[in-house]
Amino acid sequence: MTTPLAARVSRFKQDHILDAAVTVFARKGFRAASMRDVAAAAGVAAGSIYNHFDNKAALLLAIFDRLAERAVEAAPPAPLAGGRDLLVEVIRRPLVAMTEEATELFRVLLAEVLVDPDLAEEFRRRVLGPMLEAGGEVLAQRLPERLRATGPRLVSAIVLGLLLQRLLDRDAPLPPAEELADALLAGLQGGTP
Amino acid sequence: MTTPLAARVSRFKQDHILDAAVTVFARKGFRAASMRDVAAAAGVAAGSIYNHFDNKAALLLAIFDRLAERAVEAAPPAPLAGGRDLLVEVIRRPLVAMTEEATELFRVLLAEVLVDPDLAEEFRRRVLGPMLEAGGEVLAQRLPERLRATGPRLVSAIVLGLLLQRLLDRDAPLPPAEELADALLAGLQGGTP
Amino acid sequence: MTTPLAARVSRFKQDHILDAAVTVFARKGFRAASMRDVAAAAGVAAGSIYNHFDNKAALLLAIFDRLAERAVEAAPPAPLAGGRDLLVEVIRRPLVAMTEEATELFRVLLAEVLVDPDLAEEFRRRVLGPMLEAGGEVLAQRLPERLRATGPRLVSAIVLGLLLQRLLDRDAPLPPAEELADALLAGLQGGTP
Amino acid sequence: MTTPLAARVSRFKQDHILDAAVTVFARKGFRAASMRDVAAAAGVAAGSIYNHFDNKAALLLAIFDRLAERAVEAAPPAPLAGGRDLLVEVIRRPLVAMTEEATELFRVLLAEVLVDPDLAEEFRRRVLGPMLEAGGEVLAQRLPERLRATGPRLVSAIVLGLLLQRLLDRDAPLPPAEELADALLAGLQGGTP
DNA sequence: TATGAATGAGGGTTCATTCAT
DNA sequence: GATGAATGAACCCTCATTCAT
Repeated sequence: MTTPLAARVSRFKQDHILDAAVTVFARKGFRAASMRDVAAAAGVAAGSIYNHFDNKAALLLAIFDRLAERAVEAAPPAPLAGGRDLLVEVIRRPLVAMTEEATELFRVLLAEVLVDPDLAEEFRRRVLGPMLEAGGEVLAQRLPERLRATGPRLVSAIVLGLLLQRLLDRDAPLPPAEELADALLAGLQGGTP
Repeated sequence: MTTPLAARVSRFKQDHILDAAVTVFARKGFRAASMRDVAAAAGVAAGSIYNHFDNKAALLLAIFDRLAERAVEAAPPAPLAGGRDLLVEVIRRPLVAMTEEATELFRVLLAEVLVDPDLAEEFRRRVLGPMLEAGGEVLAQRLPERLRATGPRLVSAIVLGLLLQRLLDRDAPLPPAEELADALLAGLQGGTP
Repeated sequence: MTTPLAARVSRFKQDHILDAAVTVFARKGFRAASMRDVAAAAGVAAGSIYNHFDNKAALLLAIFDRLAERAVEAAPPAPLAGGRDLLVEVIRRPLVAMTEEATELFRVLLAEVLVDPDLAEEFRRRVLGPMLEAGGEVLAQRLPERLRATGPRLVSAIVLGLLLQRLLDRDAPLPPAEELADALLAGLQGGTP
Repeated sequence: MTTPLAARVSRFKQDHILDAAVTVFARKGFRAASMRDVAAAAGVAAGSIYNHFDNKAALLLAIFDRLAERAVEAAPPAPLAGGRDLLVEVIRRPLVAMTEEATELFRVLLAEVLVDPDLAEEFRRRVLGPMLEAGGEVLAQRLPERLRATGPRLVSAIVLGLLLQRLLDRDAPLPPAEELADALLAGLQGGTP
């Protein structure tokens, strides 16, 4: 079932524009970037974008979709080791998946999403969910029934928090996941009466 | 020659405008809200804001300070118990300090800060620092030398992450801090080989 | 891919807007005239001007160029006669080149230029130079070595002064250049002991 | 006939504000300077200026008056020498009377006056007339009947032109008046067939 | 489908002037 | 008289979007 040529070309151009949008948004932020900026980066005329996307917001939604796609593609093989290694992996994986540009993109999407509830819903469903839940589920299975609902939230909180720290202070590199896991284990166990 | 009375009145009006700014920014976001919006909400002419604040960004900075102030005010007396109770408290405190309004404010500031590196620096220094560091220090002291630097970052990551979760899903209330602490302890201890 | 036709149309519209700017600036002055005024005079939306000119100052610079162009175009063939006729011609030429509109334009540019040093530099280079220097050079060649540097400045001072007189008193027409030349010759020669 | 004290104080403050206005206008230009700037320079509140002057334009008119006053005060003893010395003096006097600040003030007034015909009338009558006409009259008397009307205009044109040159190029110092006079005499006489 | 000029509402900010204190 | 906050119109400019070519 071959797509007609025209349709394929169109899809290709869409992707090209979206690439440009990602780059531009990551660099300047969504609000601050103008459609002209995007058009320039894509090497097309300003008006041409509207042949492929309804409006500026549609670019954002399309980026969500792409991100979701990529997240699924990049889904790493489930690590099933237990104990410390599991923890290390659950923390490390979402973080290393974030390339430089992906991080900047994440920053920008997050900034936009915080301020637009409808967008936030999409974001949780399409981007955050796939990115975080896997690790949480794994951890949850080790918890007693009563705490099983809390586990995923806890893990995603840790990962989200680490991401956010990096976003707020570009220069402060993440501590290695091993150290984090060790601190978690040591600190908390030691804390038990 | 400003009389003390006039000074107090002026301070009062500044606060009034800042209240309006908080409301408007929380509702529409910083970028999307116009100075005219703020003026209208304050019941004041557009130009009048500039009698009290240098520019739009100055409103944001003033809000930083107010948030930091409130956070300190609302900070409950430091609990010095050990073990699980300490963990519970370290997690809970920054979260309960966030009233409904403070949360909305935090959302908006965060959105703006993510996208403006200079602002981010101020934000870390004035708001995040006071809000998070205390808990981290307490925890850090329980860790072995090697991990002491990592402790504060870990705790602030957890708290930040929980906050962010709430910001991204207004309706999903936080799990009680006890449950989080228990999950942490149980999950992680259980995870140890 | 701009077609030659489109380019010509664009150039035409630019000229049209510049015409409007000249009219409006000449009537109200540069500072006092708003971009909206110019747009209205051009029969164009306010924002459209920015499709052709970077900003308000760019309008001014474009007017400089146009004035310089016109001055050169209007420059009559260089007269090489000596004595009184030379003097008459050196004085008369820059003045007759100033049409009614050019004069009003000159007034406005001068007013702006007086107050903006950077603009003044451009003005000297692009407008004043071409307009005045020719005459000065011719005169200078007749002077003894020692005074040769002073000649051009003197001639341009006379012409500038006459222009300024006209600008300050729209109704007082210039005395004919012949009379001026005669007064110069007679008055000064007669003055020699 | 002693002026009541209150009136003298008021006059004094007016003068003080006017001093400030002169300084500020000379430095920033009339349009660019705000009433606040003037108030600040005078060390009074913005509103206070309106107790002494109707509006911003009134400051300008008051400066005209002051300038006229000073011009009369500074009126140098009439030089009655003939020939070259007369010419030198006629050119030199108005120029040396221009101090640094007076020059900047002149620049600003001129810029404003060029663009406002009513102001121009005042300017000619009150400032330019007293400043220039004296020299012109002296020269005119040496001319034959037919050219007597042209003489004053010619002299004032030369002086105005020299002033304008200086205004347009702050760095280019005036050639000495002697050189100018010599160039005039030599160049023109030499030019006669 | 691609173009890019045209649109016009809306942005932040300034400022001469007023007026209650 | 002196003050300085309040006013609100006006400023220059940006930008998402439209549409004739």
